Amino acid sequence: MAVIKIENVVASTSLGGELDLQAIALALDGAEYEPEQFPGLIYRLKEPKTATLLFRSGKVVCTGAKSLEQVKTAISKVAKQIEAAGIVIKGEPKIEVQNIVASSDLGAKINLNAIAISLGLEKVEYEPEQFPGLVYRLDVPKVVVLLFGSGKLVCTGARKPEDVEAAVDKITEELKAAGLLK
Amino acid sequence: MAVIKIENVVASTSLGGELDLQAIALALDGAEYEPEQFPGLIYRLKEPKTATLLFRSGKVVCTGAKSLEQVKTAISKVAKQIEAAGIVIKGEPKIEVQNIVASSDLGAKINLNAIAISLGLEKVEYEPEQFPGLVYRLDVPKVVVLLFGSGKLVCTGARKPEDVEAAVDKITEELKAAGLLK
DNA sequence: CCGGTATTTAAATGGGTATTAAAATAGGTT
DNA sequence: AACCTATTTTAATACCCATTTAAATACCGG
Repeated sequence: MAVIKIENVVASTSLGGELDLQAIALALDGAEYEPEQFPGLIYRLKEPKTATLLFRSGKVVCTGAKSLEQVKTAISKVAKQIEAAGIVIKGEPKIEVQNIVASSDLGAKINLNAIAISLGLEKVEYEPEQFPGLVYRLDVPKVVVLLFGSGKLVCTGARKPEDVEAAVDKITEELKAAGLLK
Repeated sequence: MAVIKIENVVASTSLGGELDLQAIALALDGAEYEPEQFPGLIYRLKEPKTATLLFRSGKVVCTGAKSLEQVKTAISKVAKQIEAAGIVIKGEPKIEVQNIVASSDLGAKINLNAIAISLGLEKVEYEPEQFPGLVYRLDVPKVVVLLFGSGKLVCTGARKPEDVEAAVDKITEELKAAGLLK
């Protein structure tokens, strides 16, 4: 079984009501808010190391966490800091994981040109001049895997850690069956 | 019967004689006049929210009104302001509605691809890559209707509110007869 | 050798593109 | 002479861009 490392979890939620981003920008140290560049306010935490995007609607996006636990901690901290600044927010609704990015290693070098041909052109994109990785789109689980010649890979688009596990298992099986791995 | 909302009325008239647009540009606060960009002077009213175009010939175009009533009010206000600035104008001739833009809702989602085929290619244009709406040109009344997948529509080119009503009724009937609505 | 390019994913939200009709008029191109 | 551009307004909606995060790795310039 390949070791899988979750590298980034993107999640969204809502603080319940409208937010005065201008006021929050002044209250939170280090907050970045340039509405003509991007409508969201960007606020980074050192621990857990994350970047949270706050929107006028009260919707929130948290990126950079390594687990759902870190996402919860980060959003709680940000909410607490906003309230400490005297800005009222309602209780936070459920947090939805929108994307999980993970990395793994197949354990051996692989031939991307051979893989591109055997996996079929419909689900594979491989243009080494443009990007060194081979892009492989799986339907089940619905994720995208970037395969590299080193045997290392990146899985993105997953909503649950199990999706990553399933994708890596599936690819490992397919490559072994085609004699392209091991 | 579908609810129809008139969104924009474009009308034209004449103030009777030649106008010194340069002088009017100075007299009317907020007036925009850049002859090398466009020959007309642009003047906006907050109430009714409209944009009136004044030309050297004395011809006038009023856009943005939601009714013929608003068009009359807007043109009267503009004429009064010009006269208040000491610029003489003759009595205004009749106002002609040139275009009415309206929106409505068929009440249910529709399949634009199926509609494009059944209504016939001569009067229909549908290129979702270019624009999400289907363009349907009616001969009677002579208007153009933009149909969207949501069932909402935009009718433009009408000269009377009754044209909009007739067009929406006609389209509703055609789609129902073809089993593409309801 | 370091930083930046390239790619993929997802959410949030503004702004922009696209289309349609109509009038007015001054300029340019066939 | 007949078009075309310019501008104003307005709805509908799908797409684009903007930003944030992270990994993998080949290539670029300084």
